[in-house]
Amino acid sequence: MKVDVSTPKTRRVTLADVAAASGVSKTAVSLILNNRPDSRISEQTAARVRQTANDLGYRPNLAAQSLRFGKTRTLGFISEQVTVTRFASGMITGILRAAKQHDHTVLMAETFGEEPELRQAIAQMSHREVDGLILGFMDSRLRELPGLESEVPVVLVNGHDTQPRTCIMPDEFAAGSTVAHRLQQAAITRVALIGTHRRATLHPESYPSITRRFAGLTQALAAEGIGITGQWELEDWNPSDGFTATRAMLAGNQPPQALICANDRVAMGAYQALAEHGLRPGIDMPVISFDDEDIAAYLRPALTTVRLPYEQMGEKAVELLLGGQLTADEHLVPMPLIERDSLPARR
Amino acid sequence: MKVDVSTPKTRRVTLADVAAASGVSKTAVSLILNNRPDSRISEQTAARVRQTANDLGYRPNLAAQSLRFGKTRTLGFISEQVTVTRFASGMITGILRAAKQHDHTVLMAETFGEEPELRQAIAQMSHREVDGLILGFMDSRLRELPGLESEVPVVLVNGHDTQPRTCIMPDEFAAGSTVAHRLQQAAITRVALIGTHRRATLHPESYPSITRRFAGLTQALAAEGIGITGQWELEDWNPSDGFTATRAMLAGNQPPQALICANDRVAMGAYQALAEHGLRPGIDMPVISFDDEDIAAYLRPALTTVRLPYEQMGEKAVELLLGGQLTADEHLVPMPLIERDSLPARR
DNA sequence: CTGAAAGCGCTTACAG
DNA sequence: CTGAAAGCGCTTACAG
Repeated sequence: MKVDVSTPKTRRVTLADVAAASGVSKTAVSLILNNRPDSRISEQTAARVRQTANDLGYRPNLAAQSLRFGKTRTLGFISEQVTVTRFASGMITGILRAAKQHDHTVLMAETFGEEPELRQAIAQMSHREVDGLILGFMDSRLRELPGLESEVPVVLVNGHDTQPRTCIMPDEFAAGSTVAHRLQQAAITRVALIGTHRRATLHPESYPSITRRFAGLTQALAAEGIGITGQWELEDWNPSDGFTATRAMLAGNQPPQALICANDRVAMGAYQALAEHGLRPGIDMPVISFDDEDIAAYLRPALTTVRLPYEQMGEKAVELLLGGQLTADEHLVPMPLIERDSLPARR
Repeated sequence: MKVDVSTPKTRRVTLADVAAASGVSKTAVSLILNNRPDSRISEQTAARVRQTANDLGYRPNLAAQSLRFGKTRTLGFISEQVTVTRFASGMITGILRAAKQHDHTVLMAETFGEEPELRQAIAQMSHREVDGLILGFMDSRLRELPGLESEVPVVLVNGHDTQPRTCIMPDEFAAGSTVAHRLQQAAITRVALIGTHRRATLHPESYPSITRRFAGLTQALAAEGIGITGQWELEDWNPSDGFTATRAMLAGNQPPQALICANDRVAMGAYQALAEHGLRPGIDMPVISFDDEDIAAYLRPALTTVRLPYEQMGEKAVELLLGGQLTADEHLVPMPLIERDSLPARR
């Protein structure tokens, strides 16, 4: 079916058209449509002009407005990779929602963690004169950000620059107490930690999120009087790592009453190791975790976990960018507990 | 730390600045920088102008160019929901990559499947005069698309309109032969189908992808001489559905040699049911599936599956949009077999 | 071969 | 109270 569906551009209705159609000047139309209070045009004319504008389907040309104002009502979002986990997609959702509320649109770019790509994306967005730039990172490693000398306001999400910047982070430290408290409510007194993170342990300042997650956890567990039977260091946080570590833990002679997993993928591996060992996850061995990725809901029993609040972080970024004065503060966003079925009820 | 990091806008370098700095007219600078061949300016002057432009860090103002040309070098991508599965995020990656290659940027909006949101997003993007619009859908249900009377070229990804449109679909029918052929290579002669889709069975024309997936499958299985021991109809395609169906299948008396699962989530549920039944997925019971979501790689053994080529579909959309004449054709993108560990080797 | 001028669609300071 | 004019930064048809 060779139907040509590329429609030829029909000329758009302009301010001049509205002016002509309603028999007043462009100035008047502009004043009326923008509700300028200073110059009082008769309400009758105003109503008539508004009506014609509406009838004609007039929409101001944004390119013209941008040229006039030097503002584009556009925000840029640059992320490392959108396909991996909920990380970027969650931020996108939050950013889009908040941007829409403020009548802004958002431009996207992906860097795959490569510095030249980042630099190029920043240049491109500055070039398009976005009103603000949001940089999203998958892990919160401290890094030196290139190409940020431009004059556009910047907010970092889930990351830090070596320069002072506005940034938004999940409140990992508080998440630790959330978990410890929930465990206490289930009357659990001995837990195993599957696992810590090798590189983060070696360079804590480079991995603020991971470091805070475990600092919060150990401090809160102690405060709740919950003992740690052991903690397994992992190279990475994939199911296979969780599987191996949990297997090693089960081979030991210090059985815990529950497992705290570093993240949901680790928990998935832990489930597999428990099953292999004849232990029903969540029943014979309660499990709690961090992140709330998609798989958390798919697991059987569904996994109770503390959510990384990507959407809220994205929203917050927009609010800060559009809300006026930007200061080089770190903003913490709370991590909610997502209660599912892998933990005994509170008592 | 209250450092103000909102930098005041320093005036951008304009064409006029370059002209003044190099002692020629704006016309000349424009001609030179755009490599207009017609008017031959001395190569010496040209070089000097290019040099000053570079030194000054001149970048043409896009708003001005847009105003002049009525083109924005911007594409719009509207999707239902970006947080769910790889669906939208994969398309985004493909779209961004292709757009970058053509020196375009992309604007995003999310509709959550709501018609008013869709209508609004389309209006907003037309208003911003995107050069093309990509509409991405999560399931390929036939639907009536509102607000598309605008003059902007449109491509549908993973969906159809009641109007003739350019659209891009995965080649589900061919995927059926891919699966059947792979099974034949593993010397499998009897399979169970977990499961079909109730609504798709009732309204095949509304669910082209699902319908094609199973049509391709049954036809190819027959061609390869592989028998179907049974097929289980599912209300939905989540792990719990796969679990229930597989359990029912296992209770029957027609044991298959392999399972074909409707998608990876169904396969995840099948794994759980198999394990419960003391059967090792992939070893005692080979499994093959469709989609290649994240979980496919996490499962143990990792799942062999036929990938939904979202990235390629996104790329293709951009190519079509920017490649000139748009015709109301359906473009089929091949679905590659992702070989992992849930199927015996080929013989 | 090169420059002055007009115009894309808007807004606003300035006259009338 | 209302309109003509200038200008945002670019490109191109038109004179010189």
